[in-house]
Amino acid sequence: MCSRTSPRTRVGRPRSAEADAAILAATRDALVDLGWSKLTMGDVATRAGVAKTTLYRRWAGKNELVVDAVAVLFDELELPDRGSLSADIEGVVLQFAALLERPETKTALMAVVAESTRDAPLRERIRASIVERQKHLVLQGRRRAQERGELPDGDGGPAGGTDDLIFDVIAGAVVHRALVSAEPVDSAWVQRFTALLLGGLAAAAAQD
Amino acid sequence: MCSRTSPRTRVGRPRSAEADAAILAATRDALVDLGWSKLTMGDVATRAGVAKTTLYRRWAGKNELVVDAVAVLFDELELPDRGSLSADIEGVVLQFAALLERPETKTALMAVVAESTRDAPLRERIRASIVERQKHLVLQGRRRAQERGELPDGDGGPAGGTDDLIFDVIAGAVVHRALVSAEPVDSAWVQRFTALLLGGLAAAAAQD
Amino acid sequence: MCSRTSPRTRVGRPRSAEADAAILAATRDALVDLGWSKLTMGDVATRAGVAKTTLYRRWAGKNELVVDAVAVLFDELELPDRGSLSADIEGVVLQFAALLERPETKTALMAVVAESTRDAPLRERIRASIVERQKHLVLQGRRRAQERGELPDGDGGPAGGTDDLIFDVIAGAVVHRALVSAEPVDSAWVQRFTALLLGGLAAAAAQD
Amino acid sequence: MCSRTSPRTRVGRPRSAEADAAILAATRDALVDLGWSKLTMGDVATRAGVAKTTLYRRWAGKNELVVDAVAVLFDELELPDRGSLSADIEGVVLQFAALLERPETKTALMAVVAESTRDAPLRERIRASIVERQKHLVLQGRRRAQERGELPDGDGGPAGGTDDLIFDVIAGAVVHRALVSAEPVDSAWVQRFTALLLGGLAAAAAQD
DNA sequence: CTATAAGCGAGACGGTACGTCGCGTCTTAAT
DNA sequence: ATTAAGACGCGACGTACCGTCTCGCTTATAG
Repeated sequence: MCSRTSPRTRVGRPRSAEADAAILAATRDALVDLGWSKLTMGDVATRAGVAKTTLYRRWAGKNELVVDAVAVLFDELELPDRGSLSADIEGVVLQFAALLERPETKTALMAVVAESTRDAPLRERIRASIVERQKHLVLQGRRRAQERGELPDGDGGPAGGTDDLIFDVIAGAVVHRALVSAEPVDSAWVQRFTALLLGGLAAAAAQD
Repeated sequence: MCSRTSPRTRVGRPRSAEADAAILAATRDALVDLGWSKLTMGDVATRAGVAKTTLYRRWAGKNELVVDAVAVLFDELELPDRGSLSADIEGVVLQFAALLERPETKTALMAVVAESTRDAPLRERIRASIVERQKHLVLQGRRRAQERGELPDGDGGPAGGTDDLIFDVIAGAVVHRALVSAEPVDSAWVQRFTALLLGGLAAAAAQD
Repeated sequence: MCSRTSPRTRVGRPRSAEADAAILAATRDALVDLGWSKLTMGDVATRAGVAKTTLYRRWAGKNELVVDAVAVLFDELELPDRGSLSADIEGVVLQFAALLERPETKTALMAVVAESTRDAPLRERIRASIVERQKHLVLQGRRRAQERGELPDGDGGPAGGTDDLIFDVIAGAVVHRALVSAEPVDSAWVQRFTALLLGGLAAAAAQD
Repeated sequence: MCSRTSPRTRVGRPRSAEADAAILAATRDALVDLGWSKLTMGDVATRAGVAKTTLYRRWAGKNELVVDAVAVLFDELELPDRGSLSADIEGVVLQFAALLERPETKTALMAVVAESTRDAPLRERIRASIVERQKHLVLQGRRRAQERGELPDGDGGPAGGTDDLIFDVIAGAVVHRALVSAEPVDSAWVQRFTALLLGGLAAAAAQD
């Protein structure tokens, strides 16, 4: 009697790992060249040197494919340690803004979020592979500031609500500035935004 | 020789005004039933009891049609006078959140913004018919607060930049909360958000 | 009150008659070049300078299209008047054989009949547009022979059964010789076949 | 150094003989259930409990497979000895008709013949495994009739042509009746057909 | 009162992309 | 070497929308 760790011995030809990478890269290329709405599955397949069926064997459709293709870009984001909370925030916001300015992100991000309003599994996929990654930065920043003594202990509210609030404010403001107002997220704007945010946080802390 | 003061007296059968209204209403219905991505021009035409050619005579495509159909909903937004800046902000944010929760808005708004990242005329159309309408509320709120003495005179910064900042923060945070985080924008959240914002504004004013 | 002959006033753009002709001609071309099994709807559409949808708007599929494309070739068949029943039969059989030797007919005819064994509407379509056309020649030939006194009056059997029998024998033998045995239907074979057939008919007439 | 009389002693795992039988049976089942055009190699493999590669190792494609699957059915045909040529013919024609009425034969026979018009190897395969088997019955019947004195000696014509003619007439007429005219090949029809044929043969013999 | 012009519903048209299916080949591990 | 399993590149399928184009008809203004 043998013990099997995997549910069943894998049988048949395994899926090509190269194909996965080629497809995701081709998807990002196509986003740059064509934008979300003109991107087609057939074109991505051609660019990746792969058959259309291979795409559909791995992803349910354009939405899922694009989420995965864009998600890896968010791995680049990390919280720099610049010595103060305000400098840390400014650093990460500029990174986030740079990401949003990239043509593949700019055209894809709002589109998949728009689709996700009517597609719960897609919404969950976005949350898991993109939103959580960003939210983690907020937690990390708050903890580091608490270690420095810049912020009082605790998460600042019931049910971790302040972290969520901060996250929506930061991500929302930057996205709105970049994509809706279509104005540059430069360091001048980021400094004024950070000052506003930290001022608000300090006032809220004082009030308690 | 004829004198024509108007660009030209239109000759031929005039366009039906009823058709316009019916088409926009049908578009909103279709958005509710189908969502942005499944909405088709042919279906809108059928719902409106109109030929497809009639749609294309008036709008260049789906994007433009949907922007117009959704824009009128933003007429409902107005700044209530509740006696204090914080109460005014809470009121208008709740209105805005209610609008975002409507299925036609929820599915359409981010989608057309996403499209607009690669379509300058569309971006301008959205700015003129939706964004400006919202931004006006910020100006109005700031002036009213200044009349009350809650805020110092001036627009609070160089090149009117603070109004823009405030606008991106408010609109961005609410949209992000509602559509990305997919959490309810209820009055508890709005109060905490408003407190944060006003705290930040006060700190910024004190700093100058 | 007006009387309308057509069920309803035709409304909308009428179907292009040129397209019909171009499609049927393209289908015959494709049969010659590719044969039945390699013929594709897309290729026919391209050859005809027409969209694939235009094909599907008029025909349910490849089978129906090919039947119509081939059927017109059977219009060429006619019973020559060569003065005697045997000469008439030899003439029409040679015509039929020549038709079966044409590449478009050779590859298509058995294929659609094979399909028709599991598709009653297709079988009816073939019967109406091809089989009846051929059967008519048998009737015509029998009547002409009766006028000449070469055959006794009557159709030679109950329920017109002899006409049917003769038809199956002639058409079946020629098709089998040409397509299954794949031997030439030349005038030597036709003379021997006709002699056999007329001998059999005479014997049958004598027996009654 | 080894001596090898056979082409080569096969090395490695030998092919499964059971698989061959299972595949041919599965092919006939699939023909009954789906018909020629909807039969697929993958489905046959599944029905046979066999991998697709096993099919392709033995047959070049669908055509060859189906010919082999149907060919064995023709082994059932044999010339009964009913004491007279006419009775023998009637017997064998009824057998042949019964075979053509079977769903697997009905849907497959004309289809592979149609394919064979553009595929010489396939045509040869059909000739060898199906057509010759039938033609043999004609020879056998003619010889038996000659032994009985019902027919004069010789094959009745130059280059054995009469056997071929008789074969095309019998097989062609029955196939046409069954598949094109789609009328039953019952004993009444067979008697009239046989009378016609034998009358023709007698006339031809008298003429010489 | 007629001519001209534009709007309109209907629906056919040339296209493009879709997502699926079957083909025949290949790569695994197991026999 | 053969087998079952199943991924792969390929090509055709039949459908859905796109945005444009005829049609016959209606509804205006201009002469």
